[in-house]
Amino acid sequence: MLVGMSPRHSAAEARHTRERIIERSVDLASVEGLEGLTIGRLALDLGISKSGLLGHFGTKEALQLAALERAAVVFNREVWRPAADATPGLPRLRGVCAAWISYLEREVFPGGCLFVSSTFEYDGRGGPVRALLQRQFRAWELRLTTEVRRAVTTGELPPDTDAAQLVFELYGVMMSLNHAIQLYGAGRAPALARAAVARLLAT
Amino acid sequence: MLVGMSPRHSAAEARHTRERIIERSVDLASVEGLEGLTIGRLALDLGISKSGLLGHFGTKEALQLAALERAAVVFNREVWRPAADATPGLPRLRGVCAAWISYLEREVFPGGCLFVSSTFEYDGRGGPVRALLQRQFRAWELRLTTEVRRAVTTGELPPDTDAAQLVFELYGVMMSLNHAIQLYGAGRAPALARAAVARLLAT
DNA sequence: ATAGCGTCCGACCGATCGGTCGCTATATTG
DNA sequence: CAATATAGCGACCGATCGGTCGGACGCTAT
Repeated sequence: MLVGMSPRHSAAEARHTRERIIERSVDLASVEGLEGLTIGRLALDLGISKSGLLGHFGTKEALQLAALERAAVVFNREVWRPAADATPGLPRLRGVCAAWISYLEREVFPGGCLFVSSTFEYDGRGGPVRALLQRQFRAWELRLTTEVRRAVTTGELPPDTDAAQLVFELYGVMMSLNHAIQLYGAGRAPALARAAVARLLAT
Repeated sequence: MLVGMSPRHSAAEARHTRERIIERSVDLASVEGLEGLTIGRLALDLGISKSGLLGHFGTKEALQLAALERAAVVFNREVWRPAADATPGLPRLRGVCAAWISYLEREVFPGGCLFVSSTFEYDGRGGPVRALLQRQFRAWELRLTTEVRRAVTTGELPPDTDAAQLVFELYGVMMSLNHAIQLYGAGRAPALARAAVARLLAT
C-alpha cells in the first residue's frame, strides 16, 4: 500500500479519470500527433498505469477517436459559440472568422489545430480515425457554406458568390495562419489573416 | 551464395544505392511522415539490409535531412523551373502558381506536399530537421516575395500591394488545395484554387 | 599478386511500442 | 452482511524501433 496514492474505484471517479485522460490526450496529440501519442507516456504523465488507462478505452484507436471528438467540442466552443449569438449571415460569418483567428493565435491547442495536423498525419491511410476526420471537416464546411449562402440571400454578399469558392479560400487563410504560427511564431501573421478575411467578406 | 543477389561494392554503385534510398525515402516520408519513416521497412522495401542502409547516412536524422533536401530539389524542378523562363514579374508569378497547383494536383509526392506535412509533424519540437524546414520555407517565401515586388515595380500589380500579404494568401490557397486533395481527392478543388489565384493576381 | 579500402550483411542490443492477464481493493447492490 | 461488479495495478508478451559491431566480399591502387 502506497501512501497518498489511494486508488478510487467508484463509477464517479472513473468518469473523472476518463475525462482527465481525454483532456491530456488532446493536448499531447496536438503536439506529438495523434499517432505519436503513446499509452505509456500518457499514463506516466497522468500518474496512472498503462493498463489502468487502456481499461477505459480498450485500444489506442478508441482513445484517438475520443480525443478527436473532444477536440471538436473544444473547437465548437472556441470558434462557433462566440459567434452563435450574432445575426445569421455575414455578421455571424465575420464573428466566426474572428474567433477562428483568435483560436489559432491563442494556441488553444498548443501544437496547432489538431484537425489540420491530423489530416496530414493520416494522408494515405484509411481506417476509422481518418473517416471521423472526414466527417468532422464535412460538417464544419457545411456550417460555413450554409452561413455564406444565408449572407447571399440577405444581400450581404454579392448574388454571384460561389459559396464553395469562398469557404475554400477562408480555409486557406486559416491554414496559412496556422502554418505561420507553428513555424515562425505569430509575428505579422494574425494581422495578415484578418486583412485577408476582411477582403474576402467585403460587401 | 544466393543466386541473382550479387552484391556490388564499387563507389559508383554505392552512389547509386544512396540515390535509390533517398528517392524512396521522399516518397515514403510523404505518406508516412518524416518520423514515420522507419529504417527497417525502408531497407526491406529496397531489398537491402538495415545496416547497409544506415551505413550511408549514419543516423535516421541524417536520412531525414537528405530526404528533405531532395524534396526541395524536386519541388524546385516541378514548381519553379517550368516558370523560370517566363518574363520576371507577374507572368512568372502566374506560371509558378499554375505549376504549383499542377504539382499538387498530380500528387508529385504521393502523400501531399512533404514540406507542409513535415511542418505540422515537427510542430512543437526543435532540432536540425525543423531548422532546415524553416530555412526552406523562408527561402521559398523570399523567392515569391521578390517576384511580387518585381511585379509591383513593373506596374503589373497595384503600387500599394503588400507583398507579404499576397504571399500569405497564395500560400493559403495552396495549403487549402493540398488539404482538400489529401482529404477528399481532387474534385473541384484545383478549379477553386485556380480561380482564387486568378483573383489574387488580377491586374 | 596483394594490401587496403569501402560496401554491405547478419546477428544482436537496449528501449519502447500497443496490448493482455491475473489480481487486489473498493463501491454498489441485494 | 454477503455477493457482485469494476477501477486500477504490476508483471509480462511479442513486435519493432534506431543503432552497433565484426566480418565477408569485391574493387582498386600499388
